[in-house]
Amino acid sequence: MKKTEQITIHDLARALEIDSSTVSRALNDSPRVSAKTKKRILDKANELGYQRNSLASNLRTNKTNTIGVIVPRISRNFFSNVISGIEETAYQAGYNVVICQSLESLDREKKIMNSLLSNRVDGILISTSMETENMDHLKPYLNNVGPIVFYDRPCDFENCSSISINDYKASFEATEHLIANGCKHIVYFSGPQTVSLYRNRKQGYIDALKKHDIEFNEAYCFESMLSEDNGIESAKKVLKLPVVDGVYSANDTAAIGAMQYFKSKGVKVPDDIAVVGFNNDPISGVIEPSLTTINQPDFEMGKIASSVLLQQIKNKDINRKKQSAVLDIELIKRNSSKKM
Amino acid sequence: MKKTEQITIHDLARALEIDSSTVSRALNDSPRVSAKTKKRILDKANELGYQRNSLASNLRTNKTNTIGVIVPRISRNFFSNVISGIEETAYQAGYNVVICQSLESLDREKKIMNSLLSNRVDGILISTSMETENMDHLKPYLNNVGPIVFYDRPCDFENCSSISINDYKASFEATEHLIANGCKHIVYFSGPQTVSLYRNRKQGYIDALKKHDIEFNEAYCFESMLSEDNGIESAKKVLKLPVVDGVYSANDTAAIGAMQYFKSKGVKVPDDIAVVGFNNDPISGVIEPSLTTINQPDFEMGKIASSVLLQQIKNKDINRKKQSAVLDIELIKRNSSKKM
DNA sequence: TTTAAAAATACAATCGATTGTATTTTTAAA
DNA sequence: TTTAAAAATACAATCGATTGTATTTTTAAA
Repeated sequence: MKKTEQITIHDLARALEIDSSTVSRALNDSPRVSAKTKKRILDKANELGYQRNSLASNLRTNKTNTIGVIVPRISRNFFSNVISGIEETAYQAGYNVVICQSLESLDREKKIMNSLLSNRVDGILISTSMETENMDHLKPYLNNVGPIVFYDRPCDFENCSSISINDYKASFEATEHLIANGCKHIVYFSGPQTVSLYRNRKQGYIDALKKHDIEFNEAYCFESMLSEDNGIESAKKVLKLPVVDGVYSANDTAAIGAMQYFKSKGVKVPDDIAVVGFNNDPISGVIEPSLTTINQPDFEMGKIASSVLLQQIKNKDINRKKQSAVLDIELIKRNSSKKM
Repeated sequence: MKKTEQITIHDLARALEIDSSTVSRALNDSPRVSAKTKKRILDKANELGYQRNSLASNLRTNKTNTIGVIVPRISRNFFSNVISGIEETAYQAGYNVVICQSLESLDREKKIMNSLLSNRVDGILISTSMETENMDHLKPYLNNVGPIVFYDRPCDFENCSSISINDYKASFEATEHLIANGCKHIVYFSGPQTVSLYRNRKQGYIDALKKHDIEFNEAYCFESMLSEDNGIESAKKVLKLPVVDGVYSANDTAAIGAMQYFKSKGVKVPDDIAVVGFNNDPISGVIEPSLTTINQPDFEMGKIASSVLLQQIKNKDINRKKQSAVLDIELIKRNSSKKM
């Protein structure tokens, strides 16, 4: 195996004694080249093993046909489904997708933004990290290159669109469901309040309590990154509180950590403590008792976010309009919240 | 927000009345530029909001500082851990990582190869799709651009390295474990035999049976893509067989589908049928009974694959030597295989 | 102060495509 | 057959960097 010299359009042009501009047009199937010449060029390209160099093309056209996706963590089921939706729409439109994970780190998010900027991707879809408080690091890209659309974790920034669910309402429903099942002392596992999504979920919880005349108690809210270990930690704290008959967690991962801990301590779910999660991870249907949770239209969210972004890329209006969308969720009632 | 004109090194050069080559060298911190000039240039770059264009740079240097990773499915825990390992090593070495999922489709794998080739990534890490039977679609990249390293699903192709586990041995151990727990009629859930990894796993199963004087029966092997639904399908077939006291599945996903089905039919795991999976997915520790499985050093596999690839990228030897590695696995004994 | 060596900077070509304009060739109407 | 219009092709500049070589400036030894 030896590394051959790269064949360029100029090599093809020379071999056929025609101009490289004609070769370029032929390879792009331009109507300005005759069918006969196109065939000669294509044949020669195959013969010599020509491989187009997108770097050169992208540089010249100032277009990469690529969108960047920044995701906190690809291993989360919710996010991998969103990505599938994004890819489906993007590939159909002839775009490549570059997936980057921030691992919930602002520092990595900044580095990723930098790399996507210097590589001039045509647009970016982002669900910001839990550490991200302001969006200054998005400005250089937004001002110099292309549109950004937020998904999952919405954000009111410049005139960027957000595709998300109504976290407030979902949270309200989840909490009300626990109350309807007889819970009066509900602990809430919250995500970082830097993220608006988690602020909204918390407010939904608070307002649902309020509606049913249950006093809100900050001591019943545990804020964490919602990992499984965080869930275990929070569960320990729960068992130290005087009376708790319900736990509502802002994601399934932490809910499942807690359930495992409760199980190990002989605390019965749902009879002693009912549990509701968020995200409908596959694991939520397998754990015993099965976990009541909120299902989000993840795949659809990806598709919509992607198509809004592509629209904004095509339509190079300097003043992009917001095209935000709020998708519907569904409360999946399972056994972890069914008292008696 | 208005899209400003892109600032280039030529704009900086003009503004400072120096040559663009000096600007370029300054931005790359070349020793050929005086400290004073460097500072002037950097200040001006900040002032004008200069953003380097990697397309131009990569085109000129014929180097992208990017590696491509082709993964069958990012949502599988095993693969997302491998990716984390890859990213860790690559980022430390100053490389970007482009993640692409084939979704086990050869067609998509080909398209991805094409895109990575035309974008001239410096090297590729690949776990081939279940549909991939021959590697012809890897040749253009290998011949014209850079090295390819296989991970997870090894392959003897040209002089590409493979980083994998000893699937034969792992499978042998898993099967022997079931036998040690009293199983005599073990069904095997296999992946597609197009993939050498699944061929090796099957052989490990067969040889373990042989060693313990259990007759191998092809009718006890169900081949599928090993999705959860495939697991359920296979479980249905298992219950139609005369005597089965053990199931060994080539991945956890299918094993869990089967366990859920057994549960719904009142078949007790492990007492009626013991189950062993493969991959140590998080869900395997949560399901009841907890699932005995094979743990692979996924994160480490990613790190090693990545570092082997980076070495081969640096060392542009035309004749790359194989630097394959076989990593150790661990049988995680849990409750799904503990008879009595 | 002169001058050779070293340091700093400028010149010019280049990476591999694309594209507006100019020129040549072909077509078809007169 | 002539000729204007249409089709096909060629010319030349360009995208934004990098880099080998040439030139200028600075440094320091004589």
